Amino acid sequence: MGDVATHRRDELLAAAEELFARRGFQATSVREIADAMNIQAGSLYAHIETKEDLLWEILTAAADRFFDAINPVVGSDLVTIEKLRRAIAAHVGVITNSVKSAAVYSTEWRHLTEPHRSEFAARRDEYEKLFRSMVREAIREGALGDVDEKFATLLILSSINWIYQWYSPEGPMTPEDIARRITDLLLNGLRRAGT
Amino acid sequence: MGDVATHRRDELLAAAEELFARRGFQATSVREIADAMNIQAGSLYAHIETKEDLLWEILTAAADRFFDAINPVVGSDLVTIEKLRRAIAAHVGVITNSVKSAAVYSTEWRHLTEPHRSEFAARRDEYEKLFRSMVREAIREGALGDVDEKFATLLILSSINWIYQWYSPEGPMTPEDIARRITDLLLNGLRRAGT
DNA sequence: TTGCCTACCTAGCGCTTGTTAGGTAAACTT
DNA sequence: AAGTTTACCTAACAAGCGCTAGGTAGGCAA
Repeated sequence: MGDVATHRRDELLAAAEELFARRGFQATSVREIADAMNIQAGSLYAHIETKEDLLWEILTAAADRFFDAINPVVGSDLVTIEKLRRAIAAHVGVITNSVKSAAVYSTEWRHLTEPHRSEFAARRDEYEKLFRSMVREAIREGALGDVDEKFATLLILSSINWIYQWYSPEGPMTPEDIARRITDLLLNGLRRAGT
Repeated sequence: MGDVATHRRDELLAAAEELFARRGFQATSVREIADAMNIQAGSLYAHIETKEDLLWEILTAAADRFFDAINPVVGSDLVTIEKLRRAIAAHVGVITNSVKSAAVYSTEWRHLTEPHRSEFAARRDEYEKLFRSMVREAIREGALGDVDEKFATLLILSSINWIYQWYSPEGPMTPEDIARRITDLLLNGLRRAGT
């Protein structure tokens, strides 16, 4: 498979991703994906085996980016609270770098069938565990309050995951702004200090 | 339409809601909904005009419950920060009272077609505005810090909306527990006080 | 020049979809 | 008893779905 083929396949994945993010996997037909490529539906099968291949590749590529971003943070020697800050920033960076990818990652995985679905669930759990470990450690060190570690982890992840619903590169905030603000709000709270 | 018909229609909406929450609107066929009712697909049309009717009714019923819960809080004479606390608790109460309904409310609205889709978007915006007003007021009164009101509002709503993804009536936390914890975390932050 | 490969084409195929239309048993009303 | 209504039945219908198979133009290699 040469560069042209790889390029076309990337184009195909990008078209599929955009449509899956906007309409949902099930509501998107292979004919619509082919239309976006200016080819016929039958032609897609020169690049893929099944429609689900597209979803699987989009989801595993997104998962790879999340892990690639967070692993250096987890493996660093930073104090735990700073690790947590950096991990949030890394996650936000991945989301803002590809909002559509993040949207598909959050919402379309349930359309996977076995064995892909279990594999994806295992990866997502693994990723969540990385955050949960940092939270547990930060609680143990006294950097975080006496909060339920699972609850706190879910709060953090759900707060940063909704960013794909509103972030726009054209918006006023940079990804760094967003990461800093959301980390401050999560760690320090919305309340005015001293009240 | 008598009690029996109303009962059957409620049963139909409940079956549809359960399947839409678990599989998604598009991935759920009217045959599957009919199967859940022990009737044939064609029989559904004695109760509904179209498949979308089901989604529309589920979503508008959910929106009604959110507004019914929050309007008394908004119209009360409480200080704003206490209003916000109560509004969050009211929202959490609606979610925990019907997790499936909340799931459909959060994820399936995009399968609505016009004019339902615009109507739904308008209602959701109206609801968000109620929260945003309280946040703006709390910032103005100094109860909340110098945070972006839109950002803070989105943080609050997204944090409480993910509850449908993990809450179970069989779980260890009551809805009141959850509401208190999440409000504390959002207002006071995850960080240990004094650090 | 010939043969091979690739990325597309067309033309389906078998299946599923949402929905409709005519029918009917049972319950209810007159 | 007769007529009406309701909630279901069956049997489609038309459209769209994911995918396959045979074909081909163009590019490339021998």
